[in-house]
Amino acid sequence: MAGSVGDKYYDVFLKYRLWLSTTNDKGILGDGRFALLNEIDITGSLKSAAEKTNISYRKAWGSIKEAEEQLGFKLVEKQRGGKDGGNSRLSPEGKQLLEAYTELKEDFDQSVKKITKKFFNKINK
Amino acid sequence: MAGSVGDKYYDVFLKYRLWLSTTNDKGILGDGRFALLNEIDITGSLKSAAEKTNISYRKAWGSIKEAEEQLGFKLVEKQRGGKDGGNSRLSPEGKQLLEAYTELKEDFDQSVKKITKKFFNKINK
DNA sequence: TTGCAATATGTTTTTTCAAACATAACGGGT
DNA sequence: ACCCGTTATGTTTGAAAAAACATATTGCAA
Repeated sequence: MAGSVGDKYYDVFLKYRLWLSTTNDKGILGDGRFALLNEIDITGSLKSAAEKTNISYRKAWGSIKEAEEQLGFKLVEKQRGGKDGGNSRLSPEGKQLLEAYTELKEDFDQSVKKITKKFFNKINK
Repeated sequence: MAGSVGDKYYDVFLKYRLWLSTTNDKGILGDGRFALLNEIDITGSLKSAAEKTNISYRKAWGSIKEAEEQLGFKLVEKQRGGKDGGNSRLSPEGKQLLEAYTELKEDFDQSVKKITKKFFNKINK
């Protein structure tokens, strides 16, 4: 989206980030973990989810672990060994959190869209 | 703010950041530069503004410069030398951008407040 | 009982980004 | 001509985050 200030013209976008955080400012769920949980839900595998979201398995695993430690409950139920080597799926709480966050994001996007419109109308004289 | 997912209880906050960015993803104006510009407007000095916002002069100066390079116009008109050593004040465009962003922030905060309320109502069943 | 694929973790290296440090230039006032 | 406070900028150091690397463990199935 483009805008102008006075007679000066430029290309700018309104961007935002949103995330859930603990009292002590440790991130719980933002875009990164959201994508990860989402893919786990779809693929049933932490490894696949990591690949899909373009992060290393090591990072994905650590990321989930961190969040769980902060929350005090499991987001993902994982099993290792077995015919497929193992698998991962969202815990009920993980699933609910994912869903709640999904809606939250939608609400946010909608609001931002409105505000953006208003903002650029204003800025463009 | 507290919430629960299923029967699991935890303390979480909804956090967010908002900023203006160019097409190539270079930040133009977020909370940091906003505070800086604001203080420049008040104090008439980049040095004072840096102190007030708790960043080094070096950083403040570089931050303004970066934004200006991206935008292609000056946000701050600066003079050096003279009886007071020099001074800085917002350009007309800088002033207008500051004002527009102020309103933007207000709108955004308002929306977030509503969304937050809804979110935590939902999460707490 | 061996192989396989995925989960589980510790360790090391690289990258990135911020903070600190150092120094120059400017121009009015004394 | 020099002093002072502020703007202007290059350089170096340090710390934190991310990526890369290395290995172990598990349990089904052949």
